[in-house]
Amino acid sequence: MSAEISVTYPDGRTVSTVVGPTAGELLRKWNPEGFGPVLAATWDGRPVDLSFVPASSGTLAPLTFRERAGRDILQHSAAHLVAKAIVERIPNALPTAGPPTEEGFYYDFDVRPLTPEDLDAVRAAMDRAVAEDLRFERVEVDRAEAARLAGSNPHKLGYLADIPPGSPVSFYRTGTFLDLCLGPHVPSTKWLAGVHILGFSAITAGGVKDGDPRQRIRGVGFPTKPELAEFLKLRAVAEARDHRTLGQKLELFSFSDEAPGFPFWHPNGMVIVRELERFVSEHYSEDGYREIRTPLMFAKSVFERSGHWEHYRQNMFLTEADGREFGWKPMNCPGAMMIFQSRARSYRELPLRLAEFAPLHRFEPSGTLHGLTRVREFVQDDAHLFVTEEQIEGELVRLLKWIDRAFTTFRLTWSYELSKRPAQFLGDPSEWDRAEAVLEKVLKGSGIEYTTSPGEGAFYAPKIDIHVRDSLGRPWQTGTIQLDYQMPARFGLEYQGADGRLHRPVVIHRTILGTWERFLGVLLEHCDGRLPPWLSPTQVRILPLAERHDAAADQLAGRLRTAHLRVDRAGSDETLSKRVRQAEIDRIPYLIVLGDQEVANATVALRVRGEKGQKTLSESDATARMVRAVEHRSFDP
RNA sequence: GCCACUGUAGCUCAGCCUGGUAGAGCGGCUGAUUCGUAAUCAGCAGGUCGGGGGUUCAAGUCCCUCCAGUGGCUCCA
Repeated sequence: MSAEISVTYPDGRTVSTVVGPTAGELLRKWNPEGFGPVLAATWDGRPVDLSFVPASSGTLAPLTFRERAGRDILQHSAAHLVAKAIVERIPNALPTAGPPTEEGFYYDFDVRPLTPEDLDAVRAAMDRAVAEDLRFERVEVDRAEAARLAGSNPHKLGYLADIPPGSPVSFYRTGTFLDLCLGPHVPSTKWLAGVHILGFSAITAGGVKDGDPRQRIRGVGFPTKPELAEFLKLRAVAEARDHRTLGQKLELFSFSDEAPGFPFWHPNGMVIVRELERFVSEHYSEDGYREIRTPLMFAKSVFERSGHWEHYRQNMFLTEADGREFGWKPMNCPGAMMIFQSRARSYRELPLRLAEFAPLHRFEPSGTLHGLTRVREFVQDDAHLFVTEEQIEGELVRLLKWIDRAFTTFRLTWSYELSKRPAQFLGDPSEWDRAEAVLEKVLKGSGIEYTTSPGEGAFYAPKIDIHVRDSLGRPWQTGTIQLDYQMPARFGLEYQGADGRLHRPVVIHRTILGTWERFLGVLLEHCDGRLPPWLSPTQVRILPLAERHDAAADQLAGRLRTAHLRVDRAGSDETLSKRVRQAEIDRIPYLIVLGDQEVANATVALRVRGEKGQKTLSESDATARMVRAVEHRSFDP
């Protein structure tokens, strides 16, 4: 009965013990001081409950919130608590699945549409359950018993059928609530005091378009209430940074009911767009790009040739003229192909880098529109590189360098994703394999970390996508680099090689910042509207202390404009404090106060955004400082 | 596009549950104040309550519908 086993701990210590103590008891004995809240354990690397009783020799380690597996266990236990609460309120609700996610957890239910009142009731029921400190009790049963327990829930019976024969079937009991579940779980509901319901929404089963309707409750869990409070605080701060709010406050852009998804760029916003365009254009001149402009719409035949008609039409705005069908271009590639094709080309012209800043139109489903980050009309920093097979790698390496420089300028962090051949694709799989291999080789050769997404490529090419995150941590795709063998073939592109024969170029489609719209949306949230001086619509605001300083302020404004700074001048009939406050709210990088002292000494009192107080310096020193920050495109003023 | 929720002054919101024909703060305008680094005082203007339809003696308020927005789902730069 009292068989001896040996237990090995993470620090390498091994102890002998009789069979009987639980994982939790063994861990306490090993490290009585504890390591903060232990949620569960791993036994031979496999997650188990703290109530698990080791019956043979093995290794035992604690799982805390710091480990992803531990964190997931807490989230999943929280999901059980939500299910318990829902079933208590709506007895005929059928729980389906409730996994942990990147952010927290959710649980999907087959149930009538939920209401905000339901959510209040769920929150209250969860608080009660936490106060009652109910155990998560593991119940292992045989198949027949499992089928009986899952009983009235066809979804659970479905999951049961998916469990391989011979594998143990377990349920977890929390109070009166019983759920089919692999586990493990936290020991009891006391561990779930830091759980918060984020919201609910309707979804469709399996995430597919025509799936059965389900109700999803989303939440997030932390080991303690203070940690939850910290999370909620950060979240509130992030929400206050929403680019849609900032765009309105700073008068950058707006939208109208009568043009859903189409941004209106106000004067302040337009300054930023033009500066971004100038930033990119300067790089283009340095890096051998030529700029083009091609039609905003084409006859259907062009899109039939490019493949858009077959693969992208549902995302295009269509129109009709002269009895012919036209489409608004969703991408610039067809126009670029047609310019390449317009005359015979020599290998001496390659790589031919054609850039285009043209408005593109995509018919995005209404439910997907979101501020500036998902719109129906936008402009990309787009270019098409026509290259020989040998030039591909060199061009890609140049692009990766530009990405580094560009995103560093904005102090953004970004990540790479390699997207491979989708289900619907043009051309020959072997060409896709070749293109994918080249992209992979360049990424690896540059020592870049990236994720791989099979099936996520564009219909005409595999791609390297660039993602940045917004203030709520939601990732957004900005740039994309696509290696395309299809479009040149479909447009019959050719150049004459040194060998005198005709060859087909390869096309690299690339946009780096992505679209001005999405990029600016993310950037605004990133910096809370405190744009670097070179992008600020107003770079300097002059505050005359009193009316008698108005004339001097106007003259200074004129001189600063001559130095190519964007300047405005506040009126003098409000208090200085109020005008300084307004300038801070307007996120103006530089404030200059002019009073008797400054006028008398030809100095200015310069207040720099983000710095406390102000300093008095000569007008020329102040001007030089501001001009330098703007010209160097410094991130901070 | 799907589901739920929301739509009141330029902005943020109260009023809606329990129908009796609109309210605050900020902003704007006017006047006073001329001030030394995050909100000076007073007055005035501003809304056919998202559009349409219905119920009712009476609709911002209740019902239907369309549009838009928000949160998710799917999709995507």
